[in-house]
Amino acid sequence: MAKPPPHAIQPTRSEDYPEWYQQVIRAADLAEVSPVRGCMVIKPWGYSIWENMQAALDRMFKSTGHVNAYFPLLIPMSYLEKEAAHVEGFAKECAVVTHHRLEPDGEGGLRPAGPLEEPLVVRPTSETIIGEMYSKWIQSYRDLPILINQWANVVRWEMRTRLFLRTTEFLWQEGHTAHATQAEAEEETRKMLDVYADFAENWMAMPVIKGEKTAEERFPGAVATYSIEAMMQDRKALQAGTSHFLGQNFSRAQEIKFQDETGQEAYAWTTSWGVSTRLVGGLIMTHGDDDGMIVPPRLAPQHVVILPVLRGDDSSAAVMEYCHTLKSQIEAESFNGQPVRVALDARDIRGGEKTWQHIKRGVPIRVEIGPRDMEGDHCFVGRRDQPPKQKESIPRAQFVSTLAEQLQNMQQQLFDRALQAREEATRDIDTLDEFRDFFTPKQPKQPEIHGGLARCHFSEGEEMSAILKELKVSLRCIPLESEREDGECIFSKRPSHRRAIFAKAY
RNA sequence: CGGGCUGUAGCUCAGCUUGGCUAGAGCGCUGCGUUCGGGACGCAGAGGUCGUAGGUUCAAAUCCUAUCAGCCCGACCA
Repeated sequence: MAKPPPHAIQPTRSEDYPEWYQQVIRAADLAEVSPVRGCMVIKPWGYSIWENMQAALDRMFKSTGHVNAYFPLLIPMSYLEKEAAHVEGFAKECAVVTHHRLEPDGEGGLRPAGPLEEPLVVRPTSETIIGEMYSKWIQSYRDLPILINQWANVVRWEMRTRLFLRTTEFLWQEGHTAHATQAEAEEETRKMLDVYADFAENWMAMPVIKGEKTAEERFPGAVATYSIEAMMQDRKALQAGTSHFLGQNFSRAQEIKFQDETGQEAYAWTTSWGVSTRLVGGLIMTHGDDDGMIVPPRLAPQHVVILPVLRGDDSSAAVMEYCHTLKSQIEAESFNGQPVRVALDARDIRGGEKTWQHIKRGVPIRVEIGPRDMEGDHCFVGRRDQPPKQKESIPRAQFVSTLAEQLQNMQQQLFDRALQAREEATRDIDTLDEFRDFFTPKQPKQPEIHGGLARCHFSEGEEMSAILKELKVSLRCIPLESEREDGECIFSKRPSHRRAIFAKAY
């Protein structure tokens, strides 16, 4: 008999983190690469997680006064040309539609025919088409604010792709708002950043740092870009959501004008903000372990899976009946304001294999029910944030009545664990030598997990850019909650009044 | 777009240097049996015109040419 591997996922995180990531996606049945270059197929388990994210975010957007709408996938190329910085930023990664018809090529294949007068760009983001519509909708200050969100897919022709983290096509939401005053637009930008942080921490159990991006990392065309930054278990940073204050840049380019209360003509102040399926990647890398994914209860497609232990004798029918009853009892409980989501896995496959499938997918709670448990009216319970073999027999009534508590406890555990990992990998660094050391792997050929979040004094310029490029480190953000502190830039020795977060990043 | 590499079974790959029986393995899949509060084992079986097109040859997965696709390293990035 073959000895089972010590962990469900090979290699482990410490052996080869990038490969581990891919293997988790496969083992948890989240997604796979499609035949289309750079594009992924999101499988039901992965998509359900995304749907749960959507549902939670959508409620948050609506409760902050936003409504959903939908704008076209295809954007006239000339629209992108209107805002100079914006074109510059996105031109290189646009997919372009140039024809509208196919015809036989005479060799059994097809070729494009019917060239378009003006090429259409597949949206990389929708500021331009939405702005165009806003310019028609907005005439008076009474038309403002406009607070619209859209759930959509976008395409960015990236050179290198990784499932969920960077794919050619991805799913996201993009909020686009227009306001009468600068203050109101700035407030909106920050409010949505807060919504993202709230979602990341309280739903994804992923601690984040809210901060502002530097000019270099700013969204093309924005006046200010804010992001939430999370740290993954390999100590690299992941930009998990962005919120942009666009000032009047887009409204000037797109003529989004209105008459204010005094009858004066003014340009609207706009914002945009988004999160994407990248968050699923963040979830994997924040909580996953060497046995696969761990889904935080609040986002789990299933909170509980019931695994009947069937011996193939006459006890089976009774066990199944017991399981069905248990299932409805569990469904009657609520967690996080909704019925507890429970599945009964009665598939005719080996018990061990079945159990491991659910472990790899990250289902928070597994309950095994066999004749013995049934007799004693007990549940044999395993929790995904604990080792696979560590299971506990709990009286059924107690198990059911404490389920919500267990789930909440696990949600909290995951957050605490992630926060602790981040804190352990965060350092104040005040010298360039220490900075280099922090971000240089000891084994250059196959870098071990190293680095983390470095908090340093800085001053933007050539000196800093050169060193960051050399070490493949980037300035993630200037934290909003940081205290003013006098010091000097570790790269240029120029005076500095604030620390920024530096890290290697996805 | 520059540099390196790979296309053989559903997946991971061996075979190619030095052309030669019916193209192989592991995993997965199907069936039967033994097991089973646990990622099991045995036996039997299904599954491939070797990326595509041409060429050389008595003979091509293997050699040559072209072509397509993908991967890795750079510049870009939610």
